[in-house]
Amino acid sequence: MAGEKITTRAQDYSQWYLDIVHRAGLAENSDVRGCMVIKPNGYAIWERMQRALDGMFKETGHVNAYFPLFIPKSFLAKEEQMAEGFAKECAVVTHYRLKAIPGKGVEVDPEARLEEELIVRPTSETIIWHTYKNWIQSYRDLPLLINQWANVVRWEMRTRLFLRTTEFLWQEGHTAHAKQAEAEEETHRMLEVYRRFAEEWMAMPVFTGPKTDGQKFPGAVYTLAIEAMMQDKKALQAGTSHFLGQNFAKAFGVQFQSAEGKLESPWATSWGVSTRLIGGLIMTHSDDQGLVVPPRLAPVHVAIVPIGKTPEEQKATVEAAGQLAAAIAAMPRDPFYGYDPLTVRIDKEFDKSPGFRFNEWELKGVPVRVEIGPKDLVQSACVLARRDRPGKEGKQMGIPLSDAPAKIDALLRDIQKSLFEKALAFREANTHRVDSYEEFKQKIEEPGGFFLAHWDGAKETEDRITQETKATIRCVPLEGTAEEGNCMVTGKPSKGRVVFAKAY
RNA sequence: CGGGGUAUAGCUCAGCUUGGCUAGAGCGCUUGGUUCGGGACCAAGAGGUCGCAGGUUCGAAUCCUGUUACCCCGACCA
Repeated sequence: MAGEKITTRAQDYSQWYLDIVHRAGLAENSDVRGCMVIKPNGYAIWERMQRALDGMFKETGHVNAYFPLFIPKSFLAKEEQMAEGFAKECAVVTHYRLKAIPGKGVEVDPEARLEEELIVRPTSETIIWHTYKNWIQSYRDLPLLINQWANVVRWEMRTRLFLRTTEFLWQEGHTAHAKQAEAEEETHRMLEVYRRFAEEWMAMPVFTGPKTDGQKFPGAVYTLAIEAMMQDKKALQAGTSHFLGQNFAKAFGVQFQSAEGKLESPWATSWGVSTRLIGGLIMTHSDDQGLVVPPRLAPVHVAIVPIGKTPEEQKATVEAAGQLAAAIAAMPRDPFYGYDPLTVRIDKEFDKSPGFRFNEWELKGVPVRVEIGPKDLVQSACVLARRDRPGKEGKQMGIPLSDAPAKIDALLRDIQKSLFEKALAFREANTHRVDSYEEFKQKIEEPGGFFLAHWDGAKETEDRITQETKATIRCVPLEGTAEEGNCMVTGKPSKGRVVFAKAY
C-alpha cells in the first residue's frame, strides 16, 4: 500500500524483497502459476541491462540471431546428459488446435495431436546445434559467434519473482570454434564480460570460477560462474559460461573440413544471464526505504521535486525544475551512462505532501533527487539528495542551480562507486576462512556468509557437506586462492580453497 | 509428489464456531475542499453472482458433499 513502510530486512528478509518488487512497481505474479508480469519499472532496468550487455557482446565480436521457441522432442534426446538434466522441467506441446464448445469455452481438440511433440525450450543448445550442422562446413565458417535474446521455460516447483520463475528472459550465447583452446578462451572471455558487467554496471562484486562437476550445466565439460553475495549473506549464481567441448557437435553430427583437409568436430561454448540479475540487483543494494538502483542501470537518474503551496510558488518551482532538467539534458553524452541520455523526471504531484513524494522516489530507487522549494528559489539554489544515503543524511542544501548539473553528474558517479565499495566491503566482512569442519558447521548457521575452505575434490565429500549443512560449493574461485592444504572434512590434500555458502 | 492452509471489493482481511433483514473494515480509486521543506486531513461517492457445482433448510458467505485454483513447508533448480 502506498503510504506505508515496507517490511524491514531485519523483520523478514523475503517479505522485504517482495515488498520492494511490489512497491517499486518492478513485477507482479501473474495468473499463470510461477510466471511473472514484468512491469514497466522492472522492464526498464532489464532494458538497460540488455543494452549494456549487448554492447559488450558486440564488442567481443558476437552477433544476434533468433531461434524457435519450440524444439522437437527428439532433439533433446540426442544429447543424453542434457536430456537427463532438463527432462523433469520441460513444458510439452502436444496439440495444435482447440475446439470451441458453445457455452463452455474451448477444449483441446483430441483430433489435433501432434505427430511429434514439441518441447518449449529450457535452453537452446539442441536446436541451435541442429541448425549449425547446416552452417558449418569449413574452418572458414568458424568461429561462429551468435547470441540470442529470448524467453525460456523451466517448470520449477517453487518460484520467486525474478530469482526463479517458470518463464524467464535471458540471453544465450552459442559459439563454435575450430580449436579447443579457442573455445576455452571464449568461455573465459564471456565469464570476464559477465564479471565486468556485474561489477562495473550492477556495482555487484562477484567471485568467478568453475562449478564442481556435480553442479555444472548438463552437457558441459565445465561451467564457469559468477557468484554474488546478497545482503542476507546467501549466494546468488548470477551468470554462467560453459565450455561444451565437442559434446553437442558430436551429438548433432556437426563437422567441418580443416585447412589441412581433415574432417573435425567444432568446439562449443554457451553462456547466459537472465532476469534473475534484477533480483540480484535488488538484494545487493536496496535498503529498508526501498529499491536502490546503481546510476549506470537506473531508468530514471534524477527526480526533481518542486515544492510549493500557492499556485505562484508551484509555477515558479516547476519552471525552475524545467530549466534544470533542460540543463541536465544539454550535458554532453557520456558512455558512463550507457547508450541513453540521462533521464530526468519532474514530479508535479502537488496534491501529495513533499514528504510523501520524497519517500516515493526513494522507494523507486532513483539515484538522485533534487528538491526545489520557494526558500531555495530565493537564492537560486536547490537541494540534492543521494539515494544511497536515504533521509536527511544524504542531503546537500543550498546548491546553486547553475552548478547543479555538474554536481549531479559527479554525485551519480560517486554513488555508482560507493555502491560497489559498500557491497564489496559487506562481502569481505562476511567471507571467512575456515579449516575445521566443526567450525564450518557452526559458522555457516551463525553468522553465515561465504566460507573459503579446503575440499578434497570428491563428489561424496561435497554431497555430505551439502546434506549436513545445506551449503553448497559455489565455485572454485579463480581469484587467487591457490594454496596447499587439507580438506576440512576428510583431511585429504587440497590445492586451493573453494567457496561454500547457502544459495538461492 | 508428500504434509498443512486459504478462497468474501483493485489489495489486505473481518464475518462462518452458534444459519436470519440491505455483507463489513482498512488501504487504494473518483469528486470537492482544506493542507504542503520527510509518509496530511475532512466530506461525499463508485466498487462484491462471498472460487465453482450440488445438497440440507422457510432462509446459506455461514452447515454437508464434490470440485477447481492458489499459498506455505519439504525433495529439484539460473
